[in-house]
Amino acid sequence: MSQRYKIPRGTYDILPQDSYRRQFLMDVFRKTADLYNYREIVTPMFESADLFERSVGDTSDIVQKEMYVFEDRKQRRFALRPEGTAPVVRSYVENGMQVSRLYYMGAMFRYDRPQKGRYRQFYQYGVEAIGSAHPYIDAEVIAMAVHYLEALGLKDFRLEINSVGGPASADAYNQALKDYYKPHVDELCGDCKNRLEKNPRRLLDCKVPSCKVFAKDAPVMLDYLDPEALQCFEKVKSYLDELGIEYTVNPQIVRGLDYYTDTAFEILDDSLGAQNALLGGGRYNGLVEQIGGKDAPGIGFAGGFERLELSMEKNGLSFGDEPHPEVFLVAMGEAAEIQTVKICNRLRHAGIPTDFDIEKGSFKSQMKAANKSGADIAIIIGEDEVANNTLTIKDMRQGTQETIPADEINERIEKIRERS
RNA sequence: GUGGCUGUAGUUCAGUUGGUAGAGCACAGGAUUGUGGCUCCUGGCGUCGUGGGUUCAAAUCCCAUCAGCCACCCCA
Repeated sequence: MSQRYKIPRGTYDILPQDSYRRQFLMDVFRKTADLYNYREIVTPMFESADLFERSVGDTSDIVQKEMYVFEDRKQRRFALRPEGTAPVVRSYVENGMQVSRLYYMGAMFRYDRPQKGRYRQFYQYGVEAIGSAHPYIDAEVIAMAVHYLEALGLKDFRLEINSVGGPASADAYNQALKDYYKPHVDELCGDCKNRLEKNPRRLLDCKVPSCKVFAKDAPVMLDYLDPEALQCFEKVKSYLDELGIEYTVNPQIVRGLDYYTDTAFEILDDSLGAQNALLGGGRYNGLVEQIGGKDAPGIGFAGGFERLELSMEKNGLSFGDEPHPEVFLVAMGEAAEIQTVKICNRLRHAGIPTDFDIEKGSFKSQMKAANKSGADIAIIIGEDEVANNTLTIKDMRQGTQETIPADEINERIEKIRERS
C-alpha cells in the first residue's frame, strides 16, 4: 500500500459540507466593509522576511519564534506572512496610494503550538485606514469591527481600549516601569527578568502570581501620555460615546506588535477559552515612514475567522443556509436519461440549481438521492413521460405530484419556487 | 518551547485481571419490480496512530515517536 499523507500540524481542511459557513462570514464582512466604503486589497502570502522583522519588531515573539522563514532558489529570504498590516502598508507605499481605506481577508501563518482557537495557518479579516490621524477614524474603525460582529448576531463580547501614546510617551513609560520593578528583580519570574530589559510593558501581562502582585500598583500607561496623545484619546472616546459603542478602558492592553502607537483596542469573548481575543488593533502612526513611505498615520484591526466560528457555535447562531439544488431529476430508462440530461441543462441555464444522479440505478435510490439533496422539487421522467412528452413534478415538501406537458416546466417550477 | 489528557471501522465510542475486536450514527442494498422522509431486515478483515521492547500470547504492559485536545506562553 502506498504512503498515506496527513495534513500538516496546526492546519485544517474546510470540508465541502462546511464551506458555506466560512463563505457566510466572508460575505457579511464584505457587506459591512461596503457600508463603510472600504475597498478590498489582496496581497501575496509571502513577503521579504525583512519587512516583518522591521515592522512587527525583531524582539517580538512573532518574529523571534513564530515566523515561517525560507529562502528561494536564489537565496532571497522570504516569510509566510504572520499578519496583514505590514503587507498592506508595503503595497500602499509601493503603489503610491493616497488616503486609503482598505480591507483584506486571507491566510496568515505562525509557528505555534496548536490549541483551541489557535492554528499555524489561520484566516484573518482586517481593515486598514491609512492617511488620517483624525480621532474620528479611530472610532470608525472600531465601530466597523463592532458592526461586523453584531451583523453576525454576536452579542457577548466586550470592547477594551487604551492608548499607548507616541514614541516619546512610550519611552517615558518604559523607564517608569523599569524604575518601579528594579527593586523587585529577584522576586520576578525568569520571563519577566528578560522582559524588564527588552519590553517592560509585558510585565503587566504576566500570569505568574508572584509577578501579578506588582502589576497591581505599577505605573499606569495613561499617566505618561504626552498631552497631545491624551487629548486624542479623549476625542476617540467621545466619538465612541456619540456612536453608542460601549467600551471599558483597560490601561494594561499590550499589543504584541511593535508598530502600535496611541489607540489600542481588543474585542474579547470570555467564553472562548484561553484564546479569548476575537480581534485586536490599533494605530501605527510611524509605520508607513518606517517602511519607506512618506510619513502617514494609520489605524486598523484584524480578527480570526476560527474564533468567530467558535463564538457563533457557542451562541447557536446561524451561518445561513447550506446550498442545495432546487430541482432534482429522476430518470427511468435509457430514453429518459437523454431527456433528463437535456432538461437538466436547460434548467441550469435558466438559473435554477439542478442535479441528478447518473450512477444510481433503481428508481427508489434515485428518489432517496433526491430527498438527500435537499431539493424542493423532483422531476420524474420515465417511459410514460417520454412517450407522452410529459413530466411528473413532485413537490418534495408536500409530497404531492402532477403530470404536466413538458413545455410547461418553467412556469410550474416558478409557481413552486414562489410558494417556498 | 513546557506540562496534562487522549489516539480502536467514515464518525462517536465500548473492549472486564494481557488469550490477536464490538455497538450507535452515517453509508449501501432490500422489504415496496414508477416514488423519498418513518419503521423493519441485511451488509464491517479495520495497518487497534507509527516504530521498537517484554511475553508462549499485546488494542491491553514498557519505551520512543507522531498526531489531536486542553493549559502555560503568545495572540487572531
